[in-house]
Amino acid sequence: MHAQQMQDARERLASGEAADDLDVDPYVSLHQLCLQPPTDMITTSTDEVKLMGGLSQNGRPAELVRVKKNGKAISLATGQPIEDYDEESKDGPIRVKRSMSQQLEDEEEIMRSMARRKKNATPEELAPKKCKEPGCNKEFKRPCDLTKHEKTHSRPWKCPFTTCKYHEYGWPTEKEMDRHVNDKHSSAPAMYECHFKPCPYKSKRESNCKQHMEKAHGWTYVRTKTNGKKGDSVKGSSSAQPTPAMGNLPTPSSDHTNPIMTPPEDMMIGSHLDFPMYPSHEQFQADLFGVPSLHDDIQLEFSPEDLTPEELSSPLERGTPSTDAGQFNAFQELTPEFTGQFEDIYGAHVQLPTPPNNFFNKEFSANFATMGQDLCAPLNGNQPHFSPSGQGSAMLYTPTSMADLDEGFIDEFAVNGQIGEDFPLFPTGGLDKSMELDPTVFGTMPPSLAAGFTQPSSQDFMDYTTVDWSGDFATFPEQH
DNA sequence: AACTCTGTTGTT
DNA sequence: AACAACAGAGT
Repeated sequence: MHAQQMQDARERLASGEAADDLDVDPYVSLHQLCLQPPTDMITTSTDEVKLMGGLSQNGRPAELVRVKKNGKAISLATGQPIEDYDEESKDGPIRVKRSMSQQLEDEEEIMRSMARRKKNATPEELAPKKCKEPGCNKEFKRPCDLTKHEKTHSRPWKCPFTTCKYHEYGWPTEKEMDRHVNDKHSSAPAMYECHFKPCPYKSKRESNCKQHMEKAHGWTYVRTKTNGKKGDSVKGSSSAQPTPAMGNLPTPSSDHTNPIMTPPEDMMIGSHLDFPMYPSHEQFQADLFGVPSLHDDIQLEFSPEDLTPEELSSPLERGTPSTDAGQFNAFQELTPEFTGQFEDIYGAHVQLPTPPNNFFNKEFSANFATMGQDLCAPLNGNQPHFSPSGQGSAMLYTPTSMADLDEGFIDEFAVNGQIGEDFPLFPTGGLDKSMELDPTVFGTMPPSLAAGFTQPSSQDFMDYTTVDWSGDFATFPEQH
């Protein structure tokens, strides 16, 4: 190696540059640097050569230093004395760690710095976040509250029923849209009954039912959260009964066999819930494949609208290629239920929040509309887009878990002796093409999404091609 | 920052 | 009075 090359290598090493692009073997060069230094760097036999510093240690690139007997260190790269070479660095060839006191000091300084930053937050940072919507001057302390508020302007969640005013107007949140669909478009809306028999009051909204019981019956309920502005634990007369934790109850049933789901009386005194939480395996199969109904709690989402008015012209016409993502998402939305139920099959001990209902009941049309919306997931610049909550719930099927499936179950999905055909969640007949299965759905799954899946994929899981879906759509309700 | 629950207030 | 909308605040 030429002396100039050696010098270059030393300089580059000393400057912290990666050695792998050196035209010399970095190991050899370092070795040579130490063992065969140029004459101007020759150390005495009593000197030590050490690697010192590093970005994480002293903020500078690590460098080789020659430590003389007198305790002074000289940089091999620059030949200059190292001012901050101290006794501590002598403890080993590489200074791995700072003293605890040093670290504590640093951490304290960081905390002080953070505190200062907080304390010295710019007025802009501290200022309430103002809504930019023309004519709206609302302000919010938290950015996320502003974000939420802004949804009340954009109202991205559109009712799937084209004749519904909320098809155009939309809803700020998915929850509100779901509630609306339950209120206005469900053939068997979930209902909440007044607990004070024989009061006939019942409401589609839990909050209103609560409000009713409070106002009409002087009822007090124990909040599940303490975010009320007034003292929550004590409210109203002391004789008032505590409220069952309705929020923790299963979703009110829309099952036609039990359209009214009211917590049993014992819940009034806060007893634990003893709803059947698990469907039996047999029941699940029956529900899924035999008895027509859709699990009520399958929250198949509509999607926030980033669509053109044309795309919004019909809830079932939001197809376009965006259905790729949407379809996948629709499956995702199904998966918590399926996976949850199959957890039972697998023997996992995961409680389901709600007993399953039938799969294809009359309500299915409304639910299906949701699915359709979901199918036609919103577009962001024509890019496939997944609805907000869908993203976090990618299911994980594993070959192992698939293998564990009951044979009879598999048989249910075998079509023409085949398992593993595409999985058309939605009918193709009588529907616009948005409902059609796009073969690219899974094949071109974005890596970020595919990452959450293992094979066999969902389409291997079921095949609904034998199901006649069109009937439900033929009678798609148009209530409002 | 999203989700959730709740209280308040506007509307029907 | 009941319903609906949405903001505040905790998780």
